[in-house]
Amino acid sequence: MSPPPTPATDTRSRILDAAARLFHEQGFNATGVSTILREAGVNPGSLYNLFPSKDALLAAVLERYTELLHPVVMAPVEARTSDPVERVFALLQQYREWFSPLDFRLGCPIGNLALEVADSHPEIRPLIKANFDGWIAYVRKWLDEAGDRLPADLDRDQLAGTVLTIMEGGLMQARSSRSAAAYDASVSQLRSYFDFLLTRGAARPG
Amino acid sequence: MSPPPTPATDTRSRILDAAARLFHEQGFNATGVSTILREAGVNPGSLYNLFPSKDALLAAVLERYTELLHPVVMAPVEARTSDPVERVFALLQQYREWFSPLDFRLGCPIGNLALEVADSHPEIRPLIKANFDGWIAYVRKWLDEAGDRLPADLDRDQLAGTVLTIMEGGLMQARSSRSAAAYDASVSQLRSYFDFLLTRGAARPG
Amino acid sequence: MSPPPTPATDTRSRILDAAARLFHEQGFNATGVSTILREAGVNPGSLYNLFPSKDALLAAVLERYTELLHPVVMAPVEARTSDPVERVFALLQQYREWFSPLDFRLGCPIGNLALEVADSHPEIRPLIKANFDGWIAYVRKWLDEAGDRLPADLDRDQLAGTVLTIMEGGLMQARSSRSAAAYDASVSQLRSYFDFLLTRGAARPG
Amino acid sequence: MSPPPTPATDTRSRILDAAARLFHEQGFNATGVSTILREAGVNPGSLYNLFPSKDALLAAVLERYTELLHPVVMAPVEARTSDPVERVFALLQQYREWFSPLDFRLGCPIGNLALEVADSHPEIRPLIKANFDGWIAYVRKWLDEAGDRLPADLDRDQLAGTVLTIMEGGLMQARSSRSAAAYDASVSQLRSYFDFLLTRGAARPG
DNA sequence: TATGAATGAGGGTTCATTCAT
DNA sequence: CATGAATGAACCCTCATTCAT
Repeated sequence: MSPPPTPATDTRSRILDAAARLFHEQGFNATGVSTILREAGVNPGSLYNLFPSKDALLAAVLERYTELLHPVVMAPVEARTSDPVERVFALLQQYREWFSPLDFRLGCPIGNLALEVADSHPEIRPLIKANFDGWIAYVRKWLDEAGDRLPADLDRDQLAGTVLTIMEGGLMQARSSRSAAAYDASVSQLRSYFDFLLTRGAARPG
Repeated sequence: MSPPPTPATDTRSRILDAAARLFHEQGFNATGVSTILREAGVNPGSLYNLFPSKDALLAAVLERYTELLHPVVMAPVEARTSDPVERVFALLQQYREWFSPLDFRLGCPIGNLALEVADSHPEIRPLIKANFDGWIAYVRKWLDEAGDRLPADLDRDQLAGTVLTIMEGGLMQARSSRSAAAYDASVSQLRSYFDFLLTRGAARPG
Repeated sequence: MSPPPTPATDTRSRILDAAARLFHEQGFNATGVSTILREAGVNPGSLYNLFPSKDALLAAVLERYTELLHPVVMAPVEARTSDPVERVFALLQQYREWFSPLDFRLGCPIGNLALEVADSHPEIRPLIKANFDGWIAYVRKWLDEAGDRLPADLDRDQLAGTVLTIMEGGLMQARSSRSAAAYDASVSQLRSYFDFLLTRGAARPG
Repeated sequence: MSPPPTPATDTRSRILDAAARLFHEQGFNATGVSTILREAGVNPGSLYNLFPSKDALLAAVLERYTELLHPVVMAPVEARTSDPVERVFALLQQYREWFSPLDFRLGCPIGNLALEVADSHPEIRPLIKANFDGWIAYVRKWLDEAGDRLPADLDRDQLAGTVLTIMEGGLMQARSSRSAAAYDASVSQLRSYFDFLLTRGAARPG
């Protein structure tokens, strides 16, 4: 199913790891190919054998993020929280735990790229959207699983998208202030909204 | 109060205008100083006479955004909408009207810079935060003006920050999908939350 | 005789002082006009009113060194040492005392310029030569004053030039090693040569 | 032992040759990297692939001078002169023959750099010192080979250093006057000193 | 396939100098 | 005479990428 772990595979992985890390830490434009080469311990020829361009490498990084969405982002949430509504907040809490030790540096790697390259790299934008769509789909699934605890007339797609909005918008502000407060504020208001929705869901006519 | 419109002032303005536009359109790192110079019709010595570095130019651009917050962003909203709660949504609607004709390209210039340079430019981060703080302060003022139409136990600072979160997070998704839907979704959920809050406010014990 | 101490004279002096110091500390090519302006607290227009170019400023600096040769370099030596032969070594000792506290940084300001600009600035070379000639003339005068203590067939011009050679060559090596040893070595050998010459002078036929 | 003459080696040599020549002709600061590139027929990326900076290129130039000290400077002297004392003056004569046709332009490439960059480039100074030390070591070796023709109590290290002092100081003056006279004067006085020393050596107690 | 030198356009910035006020 | 913005060539260096071995 997967290719054998040839040296080339190792090289490819090392490049992808280095590129993903550096794009996250420094941004796409601020990361030179030579830095990726150095950090991956690879020569330009090798990189350009495997990836036709820096843009193609970015595409591969985003594809990898798509693959990692479940094992890295969603599975841990589902493992430690079973209640579907609580999974929403466990997910938001997970980002807080990731970035709080860094004083909210770095931010969401997908969100960063969304704002940096969405306009300039038309071929990349769909890959960003795919990551967002996948993320939202998990939240949407949980909202579905909440069943009639949530109001029947609730637009669950909209709400799932709003959860991502809260995460990205909250993280942006936390990063700008180097403080959890802005993130926590938005999450707290979302919680308040969910409390209201759950009340309405519970109050449905029998 | 303001410096006289000497040639230098003109040059400074032309540089700031060009830089602000290009940073918005292409991002900070993707914008070369030479492009700014060409678009402003200025030569390098002039720019570096007025701004000690590209980073200092970025700082000046952000200070200008702070100055423009009221006349460009908030005053039009307050002019066309008098109800304080409706002003919140008029503000969000204004962004929609700005970016919808562009298929949600560009995005918020402050938000873009927040994700691109907050970590790499420590001296810039406070200027981004100042823009966010100023934006939030207007929303907070409107929430105050809503008085007891909103619940007494509502944390209005949190809610004001969440309005910015909705704008930034919604715009990010709209940009990634080139569609208003994601933005509208988050605004719509915020409206639903406000409806709930107004209901609770109205239901206060008399 | 001298112009009244107008502000312009002050400005001129401040510029010359700053330029002389910076050319000495950093060299001519490594010193930017803007640095001179900053250190002198002067605007470009002012400098270029008084000196038509950076090269002309260099010429003025060298003329000033010529003026300062007696009061700064030779007078102190003549004041503290009366024996003409000992004045030669007091002069060499004076350079040692100037540069030893600096670990032999900086070196001779004239010698530095001699090697840096003699070829590229034909109009400057004579000014350097004039400084060297003036310096040698003092030594030559002392050798004359030594009268028949030195051999009659000694070429005193040659010997005076050699004293400068010892100073410049010794300082160059001291600067390269950050140590007095190389300078002292050459001076010590010169002393040995003088001892021989004085012996021969004393042994002249009666 | 030496790397194969790959294209890279050729490029490296072309760059080093051009840089050494231009640094000698114009000085370090007055030589632009672009001039080196043009003269070497190389583009910037190539140079910076082989040398991390202009300063590193200067270091390599000085290392090359160290390598060339024997084949270019000392071997010819030893080839044409066998008497060790005469080798000292053959060496000084060789410099005269090199620079006399140029009217004593250019000067000693090491000496020039000593005065231009010793203070500003701490990593370069030891390389200059190494060149001087190597030069002096040859002279010192010849003085040793002169055995008891020279006085037993002579400090031969000091004298060897003084030979370099004479060369550098004499060349500096020759360059400033565009004339051999100043150089010849110092060499002549050194000859006179050597004559004295040889006399004293010969007069040792039997 | 791996290597690392070569490519050459472009990066941000400083240079000495001029000129309008 | 002072001011400081304007000039534009040149500064050193890095970029993403290609290519010969």
